[in-house]
Amino acid sequence: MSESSPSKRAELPAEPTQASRFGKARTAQSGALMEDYVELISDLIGEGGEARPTDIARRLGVSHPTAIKTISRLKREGLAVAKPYRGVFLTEAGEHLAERVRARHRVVVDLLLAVGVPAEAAEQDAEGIEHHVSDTTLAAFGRFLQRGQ
Amino acid sequence: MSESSPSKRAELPAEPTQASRFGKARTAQSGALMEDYVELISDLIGEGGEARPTDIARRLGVSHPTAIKTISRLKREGLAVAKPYRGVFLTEAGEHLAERVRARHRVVVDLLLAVGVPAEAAEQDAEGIEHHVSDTTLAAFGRFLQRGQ
DNA sequence: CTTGAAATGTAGCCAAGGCTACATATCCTA
DNA sequence: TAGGATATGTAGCCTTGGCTACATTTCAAG
Repeated sequence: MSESSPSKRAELPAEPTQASRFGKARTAQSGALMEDYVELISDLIGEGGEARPTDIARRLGVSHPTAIKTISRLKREGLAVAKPYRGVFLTEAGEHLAERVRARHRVVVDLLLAVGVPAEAAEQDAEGIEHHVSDTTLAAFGRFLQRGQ
Repeated sequence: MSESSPSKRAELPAEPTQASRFGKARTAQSGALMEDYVELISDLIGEGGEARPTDIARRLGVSHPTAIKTISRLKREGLAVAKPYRGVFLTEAGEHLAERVRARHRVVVDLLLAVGVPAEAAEQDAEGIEHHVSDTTLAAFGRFLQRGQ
């Protein structure tokens, strides 16, 4: 990467800032799925006492093998436990993650509503947006909501 | 899916709404990369007259083979054209997409700033958030910003 | 207590998006 | 104009997240 050889081509200073910005957004994307699963499992247990792969699959709109495969990953990463044919449960870590995700989701939806996004769109978009909201931004959202009302 | 056989297990009404919400968020995710590339290529051409794979890779924080592979996909989908060793250019469709993406990006960043998100976080998070902002939400953001100032 | 429907699990496929290692082309510079 | 540095391209591998097809287990009815 010779900075010392000016070529005829356009000079494009590395700009690591932008690279890391994109990289961040991309990496944050990984884990979004895990967050959805953990939140849903927590919800299902809260609603009906248990979380079954079939229900998870249906609620997420995927096939059941897909759900099962992802649940394995959840187990592998220490977020969930499950014995064959016995439903899925969250570990401590999983519960904590679920709580954080749920809280963030609420704030994001509330903020969208607060700036005038129709309820349905707010719910729908929040699902995708929330995974890209940093702590800094989340905090700012919180302050804005407080101020607002 | 027998609605008529109440079991001992928790009754979880299909709730297709939620499934499609998640599905939407997930699908929207596909294409996010394409949008980033198209926007960046447009920027690079604007800045320096050309978009080279190496610069694209560096700005996106990926290896150059990754960039090249994605550029092929761009070509395959009719968003870009490129002849070997000759740089990448956008088609009509690509330019239009770039313009829409750029506009949306601006609105998202402005909204984040407007609700009090620090500039750096706003830029960073917008990169991920923008791909999940529906037209409805984008319009709401626009109205909010107008109102605001 | 059998049995069949529904749930669960397994195997194997695919595309996307990422990487490293290697091969080839371009083009500045000496 | 020859060579070497840099850019570009190719091959092959990996993981994630999705699917279908098939096998197995549960469990509620009969």
